Amino acid sequence: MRLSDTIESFIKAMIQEDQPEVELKRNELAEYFHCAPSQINYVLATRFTPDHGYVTSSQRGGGGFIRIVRVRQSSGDHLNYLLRERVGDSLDVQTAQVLCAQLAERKVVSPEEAQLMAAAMSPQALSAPIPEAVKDAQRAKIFKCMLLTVMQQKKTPENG
Amino acid sequence: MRLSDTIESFIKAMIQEDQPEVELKRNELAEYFHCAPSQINYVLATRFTPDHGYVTSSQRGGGGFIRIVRVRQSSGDHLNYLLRERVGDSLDVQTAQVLCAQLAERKVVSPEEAQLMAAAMSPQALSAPIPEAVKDAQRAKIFKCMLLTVMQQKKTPENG
DNA sequence: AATCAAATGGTCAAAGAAAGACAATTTCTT
DNA sequence: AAGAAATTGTCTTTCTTTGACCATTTGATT
Repeated sequence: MRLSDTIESFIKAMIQEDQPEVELKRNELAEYFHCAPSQINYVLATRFTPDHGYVTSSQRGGGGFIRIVRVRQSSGDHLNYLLRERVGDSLDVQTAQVLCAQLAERKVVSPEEAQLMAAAMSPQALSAPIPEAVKDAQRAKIFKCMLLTVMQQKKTPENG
Repeated sequence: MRLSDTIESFIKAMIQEDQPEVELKRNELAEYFHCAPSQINYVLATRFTPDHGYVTSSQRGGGGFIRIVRVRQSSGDHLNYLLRERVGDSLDVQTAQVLCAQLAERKVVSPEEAQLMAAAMSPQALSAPIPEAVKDAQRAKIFKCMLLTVMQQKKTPENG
């Protein structure tokens, strides 16, 4: 397992135990894991973004810190956020995967559904002749259609 | 510790135990370490080169393998090789460091001497105004002078 | 207050590591 | 002899890690 993964797990473990919020010292953490302080920033930037369900903030200077908060939202709110704000007219593969995983993580959809969604936007699904920019636009459309469907399913469970 | 380091240790352990020679299956090793097969090539390319005291060979196709042999040489032969063949008119920092480490590893010089030599060719020793190409040329000259000195010391131990 | 040093975290670019796609060989079947 | 299967090799791209340098905040000294 890579160091970044280890640090990620470590931070997530901290969050699970207590509140959905932790504060940490960048230098301390870096020293603990015998790595460069900027490594911590890297982990935050790649695994604790809003897309991953976290918001971070920090303070420099003496007594400085980094705060990580896990964001909670109702399924509906989350879907709305994605549809109205997050997904625009373009969506790259990586982000699409993260967003799908997040939908499952937040139990907005089942793991199977999340995988289906990811598959629909995979490189294979949008292959060959179209240029990259067009693919991203296409992906955004597909995702929004699926999000809309999920929203409707929530309103209309099979039992009527 | 990084995967590459782990694989390096693993291979070296194999060599230590038995003969100064091992044969391995690239795919098996890769599977064992849960990595891409090309990762094995990377480890070989960065840690099992002649500069590191190893020679590798391989065979493709069914029953293919990768063979790694640790090279043994007398101090004199090694010095001669470096002086006459290995070091040409140019030597970059990284290679210089590897070569010095190897001299200590093979007990041609003491660890302290190896460090001295490395220091003489360090980025700090050859700093600022000269362009990179010139530095490398300079480094080659310095190294060869030191190698020559080591050779003479071997011939003329302090006891006369 | 004003200044300056110390303590933090942030950014960016370069080096190192890992994965993946595709090519080259070699052996084995038929 | 031909083609499939089994291996390793190369090259490109992406992900990690480090390091040098910057920005901000606190606190001590004047």
